[in-house]
Amino acid sequence: MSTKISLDQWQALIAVVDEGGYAAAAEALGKSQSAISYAVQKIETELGIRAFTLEGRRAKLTETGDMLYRQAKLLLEEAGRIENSAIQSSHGWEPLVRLAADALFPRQQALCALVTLAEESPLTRVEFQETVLSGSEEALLRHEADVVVTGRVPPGFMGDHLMRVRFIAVAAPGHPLHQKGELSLEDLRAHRQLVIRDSGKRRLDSGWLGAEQRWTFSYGGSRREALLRGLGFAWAPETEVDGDLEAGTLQPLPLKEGGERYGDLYLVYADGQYAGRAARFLGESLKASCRNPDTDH
Amino acid sequence: MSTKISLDQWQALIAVVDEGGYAAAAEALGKSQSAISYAVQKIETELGIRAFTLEGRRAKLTETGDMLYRQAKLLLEEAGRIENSAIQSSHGWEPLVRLAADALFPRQQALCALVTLAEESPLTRVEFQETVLSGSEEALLRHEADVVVTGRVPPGFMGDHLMRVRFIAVAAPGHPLHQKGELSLEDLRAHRQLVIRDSGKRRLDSGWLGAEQRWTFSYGGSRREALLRGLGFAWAPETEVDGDLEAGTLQPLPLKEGGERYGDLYLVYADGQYAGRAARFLGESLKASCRNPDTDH
DNA sequence: GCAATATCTTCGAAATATCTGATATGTCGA
DNA sequence: TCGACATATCAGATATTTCGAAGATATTGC
Repeated sequence: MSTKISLDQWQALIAVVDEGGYAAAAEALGKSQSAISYAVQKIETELGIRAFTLEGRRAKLTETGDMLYRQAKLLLEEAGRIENSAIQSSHGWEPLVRLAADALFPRQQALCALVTLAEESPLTRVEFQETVLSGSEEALLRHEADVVVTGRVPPGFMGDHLMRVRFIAVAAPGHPLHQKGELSLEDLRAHRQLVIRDSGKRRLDSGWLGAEQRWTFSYGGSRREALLRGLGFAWAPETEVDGDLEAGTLQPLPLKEGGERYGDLYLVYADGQYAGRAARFLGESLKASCRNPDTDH
Repeated sequence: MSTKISLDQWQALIAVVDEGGYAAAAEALGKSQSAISYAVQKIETELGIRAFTLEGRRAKLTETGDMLYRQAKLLLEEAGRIENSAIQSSHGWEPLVRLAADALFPRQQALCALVTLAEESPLTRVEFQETVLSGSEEALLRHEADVVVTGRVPPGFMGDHLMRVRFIAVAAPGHPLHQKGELSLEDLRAHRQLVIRDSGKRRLDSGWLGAEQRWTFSYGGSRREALLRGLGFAWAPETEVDGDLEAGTLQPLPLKEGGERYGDLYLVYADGQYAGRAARFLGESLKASCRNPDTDH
């Protein structure tokens, strides 16, 4: 393994890009300008490439430089994370836990677990990100969360099964599908389906067997609104619509077969066995809340 | 961002663990023993933790130390990779391209593309890894390949659609399923299904709707063998069994409905837009071979 | 077109961090 | 208790990084 370039040198390169120049970078890092110049040159000569070209009196990133910049930035973040996690591991509760939970996971339970954590460790801050489809997976891969509730466990991570979510096909009582008696899956295809848009950067179309027409909604109340107005039908998680089912404002579609679908949710720690104390505690609380979901707060 | 610890210091820690002691680490890194001691102590004081405890006259990793060790090892690898990719980017063709292709992808086409690459850049070495199910995804996430043909594109990566693979349900002519006339999917459940085992570290059961009994095979000829002997049925990619279908040693099951399934394969560059010249060339060759699959070599 | 300004480079000297070699401290086994 | 072994510590040597000032080059304003 080579590692001719030190972290400080990478940091210099990054600062030059972020601050928009050698002088500004020097300021930001609290060093002299020539130190920056020296560090960047060292990278260039060691690797035999040019990271910047002088465009007029301004330094401009080359293609290669841009590549290095992005990768080095990740490298530094990673390095910082390692140091932090080390410090945390010795101090008991970490100061921040980031939870990313798929929107399918009942909010009630997530909040309940967070409350439990707050009682145990009041000084630990919490960031709660609600995600859709691949969003939770992405949070995991980018290390943007410490505890993740996701429908898919990426390879290389350990997932604990949390719960099974039941989806039912629903539509407003006045929707034409409710006039036809027993329905087959074929009947659904002819109608407009309301689906949730992926919150990941990369938009994956959710895999539900394709209706001809589909409208997509970002997560939030908007899809429910559209359902209530009879704009289409949807496969919705049971917990999301049980209020409306009781109230009668939505009704399950009378499907002959395949009237239910299931999805599974898993609990994953981003740091695996090295998850911090608070992360672990939160994870256990989530699992507990799934074992006996009655004990609401 | 902190980064109080330099890469060299992490390297010292790693060497101590790998070589089994400060003295051995010093030897391995070509430095004096006190330099190692100094570096490790610096880590410990900067982070306020203990990485090693003296157990008798031997240094032993603490829990925290173990965590640091593993993470630091990844960090160093990452750093090395960045430097290499930089060097490569300036030298035209990179010396090595690693291709990970799902076994569903026709070998013919992969080899054909590799041959094209070899003609263009004879000095570029190739590593070809055949993967199953999540294996290709894992190769991507762990950065164990530069060009990947996978059935699933992890969030955050850009995938180019390469081809659609048709699966058909097949069994040997003598298999009981062939005696029953038209079959429903229900009929299949009662019979033994032969599936391919995931090559990823984490074993995911492939998602095919569950038969009651399933036997799993690692990739290779073994499943075909079992099929030929009438040990069960399988969903097999068309290209894998067309020889046997022509020869009559396997026959498609006469399913009333759902007699075909489809999977899609995507081309992904691990380094996105910064893929090297050879990686890009290989990717383009793969795409070309999918556009006109006739021009075999 | 010319001076003033902004920006990066270069260079020798100074500051700092790291390394070496010798020695100290502590453990294990006989 | 002694000798072999393993890490810790210390003082001086070495290497690297940094600084400040002067130099080079392009932009700006007049």
